[in-house]
Amino acid sequence: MRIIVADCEAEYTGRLLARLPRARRVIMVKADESVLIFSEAGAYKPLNWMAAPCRFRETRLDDEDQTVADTDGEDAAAEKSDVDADTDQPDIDMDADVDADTDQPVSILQATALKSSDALVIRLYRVYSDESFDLGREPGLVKDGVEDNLQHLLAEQIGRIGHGARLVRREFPTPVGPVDIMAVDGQGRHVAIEIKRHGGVDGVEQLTRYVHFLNEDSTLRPVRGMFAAQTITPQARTLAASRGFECLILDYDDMKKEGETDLTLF
Amino acid sequence: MRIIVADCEAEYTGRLLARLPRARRVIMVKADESVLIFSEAGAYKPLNWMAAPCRFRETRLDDEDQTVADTDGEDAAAEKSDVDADTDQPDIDMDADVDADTDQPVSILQATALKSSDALVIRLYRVYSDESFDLGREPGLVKDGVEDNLQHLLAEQIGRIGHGARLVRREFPTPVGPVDIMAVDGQGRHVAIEIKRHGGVDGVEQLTRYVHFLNEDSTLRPVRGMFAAQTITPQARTLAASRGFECLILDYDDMKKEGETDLTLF
DNA sequence: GACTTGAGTTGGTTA
DNA sequence: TAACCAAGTCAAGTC
Repeated sequence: MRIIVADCEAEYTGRLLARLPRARRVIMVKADESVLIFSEAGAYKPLNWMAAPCRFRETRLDDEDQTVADTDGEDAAAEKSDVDADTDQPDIDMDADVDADTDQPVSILQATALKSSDALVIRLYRVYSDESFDLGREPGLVKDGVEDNLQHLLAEQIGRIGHGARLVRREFPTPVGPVDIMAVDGQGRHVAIEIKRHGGVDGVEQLTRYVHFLNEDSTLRPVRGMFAAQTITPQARTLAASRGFECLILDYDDMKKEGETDLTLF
Repeated sequence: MRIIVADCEAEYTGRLLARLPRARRVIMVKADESVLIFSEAGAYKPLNWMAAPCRFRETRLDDEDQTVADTDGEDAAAEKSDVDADTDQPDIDMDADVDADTDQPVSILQATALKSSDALVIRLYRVYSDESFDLGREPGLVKDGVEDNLQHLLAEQIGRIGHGARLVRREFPTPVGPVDIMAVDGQGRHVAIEIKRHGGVDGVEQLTRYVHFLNEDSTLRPVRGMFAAQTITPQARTLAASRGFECLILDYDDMKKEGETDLTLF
């Protein structure tokens, strides 16, 4: 991971053109040669970037002889220093009085996609910091509490949709994608359940497609639709009602607790 | 913008739990106190983060007296150095032989959301670099959008939907939003066209809503639906067929070429 | 400010 | 590998 702080311009050409006027920004070059450009503004999305797989190339213009540093794929890591910072740039007097609009870039970074003509060109005018670090392998993120969890929990606690209900299967296949949960209610009718964390109209649309197709299957007909979520927007509620679907609010903490209780029974 | 390179653990609690085991990573703290955690892996999305508005708090444990550095909102920028790097950490011998699993963190970073109970806690075990930079104002990204080009091009080359077709208008209004293109085919029937770069089932749903409303207008009825995209997924194809819509694959390069040729005629 | 829609989406799972 | 779907999506535009 190389981290550069510099005054720069950037231009991305690919599916669109995206230009960044000259300003001070942070540039990250990852081990796979992908490049991200950040500013203080915005959320986690960089202003501009080049996704891997790509080729990264640097052309330095501040030496008497132009030098080209070109890291090539697998050798890139080897060329980087280990943990200790490897500061390439000497101190630069950022207060020097230089015409910001007419001076020349000291370095040009180019990242070009391997499988398309996408290109990101960054012109560096002043480099305030340029350090490389070997971060090593990322052990990975462990997540808990996403829709998948809700699905598993409701499948285990299918009684929450009504007394006497039993699970048919999760991810019940249809021609337009799998229904989150298929169950049978106390009266023996099939129930197709669409689960969302936050239920909006699109989720109701999704459920509508599923129920439509399922009701064309004479072995399943009639199929009830149920929209289950931790929160459901008023619009989704209205739409669900107009389609004849029931709504079910899921209490995640409660379900989680019950899930843990179930486990302790064995 | 503060950039920290450190061995760290992190845990996000909020809409979900997301835990990062101890590893070397890059931590960015922006001027608005939002926090991003990166590794070499992945694309531009950080492994974990806290979005603004939030409060950032640091507790240092490596001094004899615990010191708490607490930057509070508007004063945050003032406490940060100007451009020159402000390295808080002395050199650390990263090769020192320390039991990685039992030693204590040297610092704890906490970012808590102001309008929810979301919290991101980062425990730093070794700090390899810790520098702050004032990036100043971001002038902003300039995008030369090229993507509704498909819409413009198909409007100009409306014959692609069938011989004798003519354009009624782009962005034809309906109560549920504008249809990308309204046209009339060789037999005088109206054709509502939904355009996507990559056609999925949601696009077909969109088209369904439009056609449903348009067919309630006796001056337009009957309205054909057409789903046009550079690529269309099999499920979208199935759904479109079941709704009686035609699919049209758009060859962007070909359309672009024809568009340029048209221009040279004048 | 809430909602809708698209994104150079990114990321994960399954057929 | 391709397709589909969810995301702590983000971001822009509209109502």
